[in-house]
Amino acid sequence: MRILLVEDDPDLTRQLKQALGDAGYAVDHAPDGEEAAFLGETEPYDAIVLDLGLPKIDGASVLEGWRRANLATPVLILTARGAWSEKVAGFDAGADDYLTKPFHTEELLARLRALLRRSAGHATPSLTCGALRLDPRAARASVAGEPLRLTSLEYRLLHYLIMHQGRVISRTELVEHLYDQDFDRDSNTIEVFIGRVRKKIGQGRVETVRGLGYRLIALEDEASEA
Amino acid sequence: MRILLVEDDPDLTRQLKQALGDAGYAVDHAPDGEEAAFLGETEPYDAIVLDLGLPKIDGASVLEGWRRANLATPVLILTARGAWSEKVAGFDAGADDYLTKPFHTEELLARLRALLRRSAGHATPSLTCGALRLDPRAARASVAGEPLRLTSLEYRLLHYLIMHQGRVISRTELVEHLYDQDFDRDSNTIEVFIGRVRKKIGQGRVETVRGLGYRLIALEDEASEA
DNA sequence: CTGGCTGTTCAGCCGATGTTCAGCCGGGGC
DNA sequence: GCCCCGGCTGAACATCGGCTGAACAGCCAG
Repeated sequence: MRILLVEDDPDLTRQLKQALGDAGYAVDHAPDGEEAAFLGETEPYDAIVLDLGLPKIDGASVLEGWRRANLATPVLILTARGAWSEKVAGFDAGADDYLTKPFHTEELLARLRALLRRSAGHATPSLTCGALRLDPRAARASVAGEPLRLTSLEYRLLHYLIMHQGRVISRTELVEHLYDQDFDRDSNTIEVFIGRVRKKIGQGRVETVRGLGYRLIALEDEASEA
Repeated sequence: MRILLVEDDPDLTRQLKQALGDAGYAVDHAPDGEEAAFLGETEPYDAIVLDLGLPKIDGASVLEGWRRANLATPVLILTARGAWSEKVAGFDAGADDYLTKPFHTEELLARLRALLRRSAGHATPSLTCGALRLDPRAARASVAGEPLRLTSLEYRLLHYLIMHQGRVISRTELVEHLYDQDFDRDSNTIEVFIGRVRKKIGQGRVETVRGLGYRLIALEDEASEA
C-alpha cells in the first residue's frame, strides 16, 4: 500500500512518516499544496493523508481539484482543533474521514486501515483468501491459523495481492504500490519476492499470468470465506 | 486490438507503451504530427491516443485531417491541464474522449476500454457470444462459465473475433489488428492460432469462409444473451 | 566491530509461447 | 472422376519471459 502524506510541519512529518513506514506502507511526502496536487494526480496512491493548513495552495482546494479530476483515492484530512470551518470545507471538498490535531498516531493508523478496507469494498476488518489470513492491525499473516514469518516487503506484497485478490496485478502495478517514488524499473526484485512469498504461503495460491502479471486465488479445496 | 500512440515526450511514451502492451494491445508509436497523420491514414487502428502538443503538426490539425478523410477510429486526446482552448479545439476536431495530464495510467486504460466497447456498438462491459464470454478487464475468457486457459495471442485473436462476431474477418484483417507494423505477411500463423482457439473454445464456433476468412458465431442450441 | 537480517542483483535454467514447415485433407471447378 | 488450391494439423524449433539459487550490499542490534 502506498500513501501520500501531505503535511508542512517538519516534526509531525517525520513522526508520521516513521509511523506509516513502520506500519508497512510506502510513503511519499508533499510539504505544500502545489506538490501535493501534482503527486496526487501523477502517482497511484492507495490513500492520502492531507493536512488542511498548507503553504501555496490550501488543502481543501487541492482536494477539490482531485475530486473534480475524478480521483477516487480515499482521503483522510487533518485539521487543527476547533477549526470547524476548515473541517466542513474539507468534507465538502470530498474527504472520506477526518482527524483533529493533536491526535494519537495509533488512531490515525486505525482510521487509515478502515479507509483502505472500505475503499477495497471489504466489510470485515481481517483480510482472507481461502485459508490465508492477513491482519493489518498487527501486520501479520497466517495460513490456516499458522502464523507466517514475513519480512516487511513480503507482507506489503501479500497485502496488496490480497486486497485485490482474483484480479491480475501487473508487475508494474506492484512496483508502483510497494515502493515510493524512485525505483529502478528493470529489475526482477518483484519476481524474487513472489517466489519467496509463494514458498511461505504454499504453492498454488499465486498464479502467474504470463505477460500480464500475478493473481492471488483461494485454493479449491479450501472453504471460501467472505 | 491495435493502438496508435501519438506522444512526443520520451518518458511518457515509454511508460504508456509499457502499460498498453501489458494490457494486451499491439502498439505503434508516432513521435510527431507528421508521422501520426501518415500512420493513422495508412494502418487500421482500433483506437488512437493522441497528445495535442506535438512537433511539426499539432494534434488537433492531425485529427481534423483524419476526420475529413472520414476516418472513424475512436480518438482519445491528451491535453495539458488547464489548456482549455486546446481541449475545445480537440473536441471540435472530432475527439471521442479526453484526459488531462497528468493522469493515472489506470484511468487511461479504463477510458480506452470504454471507447473500444462503444466503438464496437456494445453496451455491456463483458463481451459474449452464445456461451462464450470474454472479460476485457481481467483478460479472461470462459465458455459456459468454465474459464479458458488462453495465451496472449489466442486471447487477442478471440477478442477481435468476438467484437466483430457474425462478420467475416479476413486473415489480412486479423494480422493487421493483432500485430504491430512489421509482420511477415505470408505465414500461416493465423491459421495455426485459429486451430488452437477452436480446440479450446469448442468446434463449430469459428466458421471458415473459404477464400474470405473466418466468422465467429453462437452455437444454435445456446440461448443468446445480450 | 561484528553478525545477522533484509532487500537487490546476477546468471543460468526451464518451460511456455509464437512461428515455421511439411504433409494431409477436402471442396469446387473442369 | 480428377486435379488443384486453399485450408488444416501435428510436430519441431527458437525465443522470450519467468523462476531459482546464490552472492552481495546496507542496515540495525548487540
